[in-house]
Amino acid sequence: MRRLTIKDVAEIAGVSTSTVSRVLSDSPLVSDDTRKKVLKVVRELNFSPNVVARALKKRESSTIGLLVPDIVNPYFAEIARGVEDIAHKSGYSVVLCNYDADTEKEKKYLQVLLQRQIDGLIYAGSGLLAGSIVNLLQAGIPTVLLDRDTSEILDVDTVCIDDESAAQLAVDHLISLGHREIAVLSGPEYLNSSRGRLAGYKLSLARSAIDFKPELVVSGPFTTEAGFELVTKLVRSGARFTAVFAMSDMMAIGAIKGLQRLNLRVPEDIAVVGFDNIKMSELITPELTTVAQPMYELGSQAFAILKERLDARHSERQRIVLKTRLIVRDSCGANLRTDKLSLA
Amino acid sequence: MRRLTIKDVAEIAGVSTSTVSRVLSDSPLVSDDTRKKVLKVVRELNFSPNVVARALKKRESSTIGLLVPDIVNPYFAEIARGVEDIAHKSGYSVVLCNYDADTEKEKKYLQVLLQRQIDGLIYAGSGLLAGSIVNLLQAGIPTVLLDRDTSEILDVDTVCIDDESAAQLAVDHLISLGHREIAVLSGPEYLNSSRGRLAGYKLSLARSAIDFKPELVVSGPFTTEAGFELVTKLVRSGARFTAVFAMSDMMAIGAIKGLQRLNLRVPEDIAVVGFDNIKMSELITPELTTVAQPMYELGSQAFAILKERLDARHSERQRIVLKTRLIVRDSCGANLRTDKLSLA
DNA sequence: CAGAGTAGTGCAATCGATTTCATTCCAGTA
DNA sequence: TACTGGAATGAAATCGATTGCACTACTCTG
Repeated sequence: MRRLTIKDVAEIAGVSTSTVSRVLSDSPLVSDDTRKKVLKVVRELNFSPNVVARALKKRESSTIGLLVPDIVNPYFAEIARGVEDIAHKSGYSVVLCNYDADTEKEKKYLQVLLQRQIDGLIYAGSGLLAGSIVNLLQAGIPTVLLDRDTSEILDVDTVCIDDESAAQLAVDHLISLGHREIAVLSGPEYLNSSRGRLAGYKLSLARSAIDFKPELVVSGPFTTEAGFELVTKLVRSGARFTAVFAMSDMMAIGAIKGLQRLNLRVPEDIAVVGFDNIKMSELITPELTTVAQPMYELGSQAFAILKERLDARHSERQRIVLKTRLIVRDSCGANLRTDKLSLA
Repeated sequence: MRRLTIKDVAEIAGVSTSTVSRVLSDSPLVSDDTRKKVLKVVRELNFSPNVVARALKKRESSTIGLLVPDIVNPYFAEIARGVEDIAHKSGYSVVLCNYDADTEKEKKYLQVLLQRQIDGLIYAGSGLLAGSIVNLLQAGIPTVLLDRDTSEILDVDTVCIDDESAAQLAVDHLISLGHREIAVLSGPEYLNSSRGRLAGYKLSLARSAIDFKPELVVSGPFTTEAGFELVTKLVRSGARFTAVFAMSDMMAIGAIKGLQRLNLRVPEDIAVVGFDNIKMSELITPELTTVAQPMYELGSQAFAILKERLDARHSERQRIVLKTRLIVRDSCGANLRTDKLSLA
């Protein structure tokens, strides 16, 4: 039950292992006759070469690491799918790592990935990274960040969205529906994306000459629980607002739950916009109006530019910004209005 | 920028590579003095050994393959998380494969995994497998199936739930609430789990002396779209029923959408039970009553028994059946009733 | 004190591929 | 005819670890 090696193939085909290796890697340095002869044996034996041995010799493992906070989070699941699909098509395997936004875990995973001689890394963002990632870059492992990288020191490829203008899509929509008191459920403050989205929010307000009220901005993790609690606290605090801009769909969904629990109707009493457009957003009631992020493309693009790096086709730093768009559904009442209008 | 090898460590520490290797693998065949000396150098150089070389020599890659239909499906995402967590703790890396229940893709992935010399495989189930999996088993790769395996020919470890009794949990609940016309939204008919759950349904009916009506059973994929369409068709067909047993939460959620679209209230007009207890189930309105599957444990147990295989601690086939339980929320009206009672 | 046993160490072969370099063979050219 | 150059092939070194075997230097025993 020993696994076959190119040596076995070589013997049967009556050639050397060098030749078999050349055939298997499509080298032009083989005559057609020999090539056919070898391929015949390969097929008959159903032989497939040992990738580990190849990796050792070539110092390329055709493996990449994918670090995500948590694959259970549908946002990262879609990204992962995008990465894996394209990676597989290009002959790469992806090692999945859930680091839970935990610096210790992150360090441990990075170490393991290094030992495994991964060719590259895709890092989906807790935004905490700086520390450990730097080691990787020093070790010369091509890395792509799925997040805007603000530090100009860190010379790394990135794929991201334009958080600022994406947020404006959401806020402008609310404003166009007549809202002027718009609460914000922000993600963690240390995240670039939270900051960018908040900046977009302020910009939209300013353009419509609405005062920015800091007391309407609260922040927490991108979870339903946080959405629920933040909105509840906000209402109980007596803050006045007619709409909520949540920086993730999970938060928005939690917020809607919270509002309903307080006997406030969405969208009649309070409008809610989300962010991400995860599948769940169109399954809840009311269906969520949200800013769609192209998660799958975020992942597939990340792999694509990583691949370019690996093939040494690009040496300058690349930064790709993908488009977002507003998906109007029911949670802001936009459709209600048009209904009314069409009745009038 | 060359990566360090044990040879470098050996030279600096003034010992042979054998000794360094022994120290790194905790062999007792090294004196305390030497061990300390070597470890000091290892630490100073921040050296970590090349896992690829080790894999080649030891013929163990400390890597496992994880085949799931689609990581975006929250059911499989949780399983994957369970697998990865425990695998990582045991020093294994997991290669993620999304095969989309597509036999061709499956074959391709299996081939790649074999080439990569994976130590084991966890196969989460489309139920179609038989074909390609057999090759793996023949190749001697330890495999764990996340599904009941009915074929007694296939001698493979499995982790699963008891679909039959799990379904009874759901159906009995509906019956106890007075329902006697219970429609079934079944998963694909070729799946063991669909069959098992249907058997449970029939058993529950029989025990309450309710006639089984085949026209109340419809089937399709485990998706919201299918749930939506199947229930819509069922209602339009004029079938009479007061409750729906959906074999997955996604279907149940789709069904609720469909019923609401038809102006039927859930649970007042029609009760709905789901299956799985994915996170989303408590986020929709009404909150879904469902049979909880321990997805994370399914995954972690799968790795656990795979590990036992790898350590050669178990040679007999293992089959683990995990417990399910009913989670009563709002979609069946059970809470409505108690509310009324407490008012009376 | 001789001989046996054992702990600690190193040499060298090995895992299964890739690749450099040398070699052979033959066509083309002067 | 002799020589050059290119195409096709193989021998052998190599990637970075592990490990069987040989060897040394002790300790222990009778």
